[in-house]
Amino acid sequence: MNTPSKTLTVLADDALKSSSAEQLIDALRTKGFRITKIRQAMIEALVAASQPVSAPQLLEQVSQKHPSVNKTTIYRELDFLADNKILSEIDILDGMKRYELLHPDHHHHHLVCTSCKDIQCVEVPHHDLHALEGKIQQTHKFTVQSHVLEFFGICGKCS
Amino acid sequence: MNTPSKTLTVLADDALKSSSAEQLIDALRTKGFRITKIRQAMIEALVAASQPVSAPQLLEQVSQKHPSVNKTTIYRELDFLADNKILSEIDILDGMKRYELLHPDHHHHHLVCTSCKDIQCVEVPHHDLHALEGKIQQTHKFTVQSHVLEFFGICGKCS
DNA sequence: CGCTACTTGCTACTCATTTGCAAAAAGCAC
DNA sequence: GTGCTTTTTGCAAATGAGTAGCAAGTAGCG
Repeated sequence: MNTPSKTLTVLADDALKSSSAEQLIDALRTKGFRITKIRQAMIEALVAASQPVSAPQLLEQVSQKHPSVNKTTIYRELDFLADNKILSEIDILDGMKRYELLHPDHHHHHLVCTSCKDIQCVEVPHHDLHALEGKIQQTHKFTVQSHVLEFFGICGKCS
Repeated sequence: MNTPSKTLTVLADDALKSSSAEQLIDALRTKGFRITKIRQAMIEALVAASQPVSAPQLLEQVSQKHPSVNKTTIYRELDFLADNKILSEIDILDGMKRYELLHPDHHHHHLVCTSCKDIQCVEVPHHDLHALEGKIQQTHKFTVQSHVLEFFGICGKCS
């Protein structure tokens, strides 16, 4: 049995992460996609990541287990995973995209430390932004599809 | 006389723009910086721009009057103008930065049309975001210095 | 095992942005 | 104007993220 409901709160982090990788892989298999070593390694790396990661970072990560991976593969796989709603792209204005697992039920934003480049997640009350988007829709004849909201500053460790 | 107060509301846009370029240049001169042809042309191009512009766009613009400008100069000058709080960078997620004049008294955000790439400005009530940043400051031990908020969607012309 | 379609590696390329250095020119003093 | 000093500029070459085309590899199916 893979869902020990009694100990769920205790297992917390690790349990969520490891099962998450399996779940994601199963979901892809069900959709008819092949589960290759690299696809698996990438999903595991993303699940294990404590922060959004860039393509070069992922390349290095995956290279440790699969020394022959090519960067092209990494980029293609990132596109593939984004297409399949497994991850989302974020931009912290340093010249390259980062990727993190997409939690379908929970849209969040980030606190980017401009000193150490550490990225924390932060939840912003939905209704605030929704109300704003509604206003914009009316005032500007513009249909909002998505938004980017990131905060930059100094984290606790650096201050 | 350059400030015909009686007709100000009529002259509106153009008057504001042309005087703005002179003001910016004077400010730089006062600070002891040299006013070169290219610096001047870049400021004029930025003042004339109706939307945030990219470095390659500016290069083309400035090239029309100064065919020998080098892209390196454009980038260096953009850095210089940003350092001197004359312009700000924005990011519309298409792989390169854009620049627009910084209005010190008026912080705004953008509506980016994902279809035609047109960029509109939009003012977001300050207090909403300020309140949010205050909360974040307390909850996350994080000192917010700036934020990025951009909306993506479909503009009136494209819908 | 063998087939086929999906994946991967490789090489070469695009393109924004940066670096180092030598030549040009703004602004100041005379 | 003539020099002089320092800031700017041009040039050539490099960096680094991301992409394209094509041939070789392999997961998953029967």
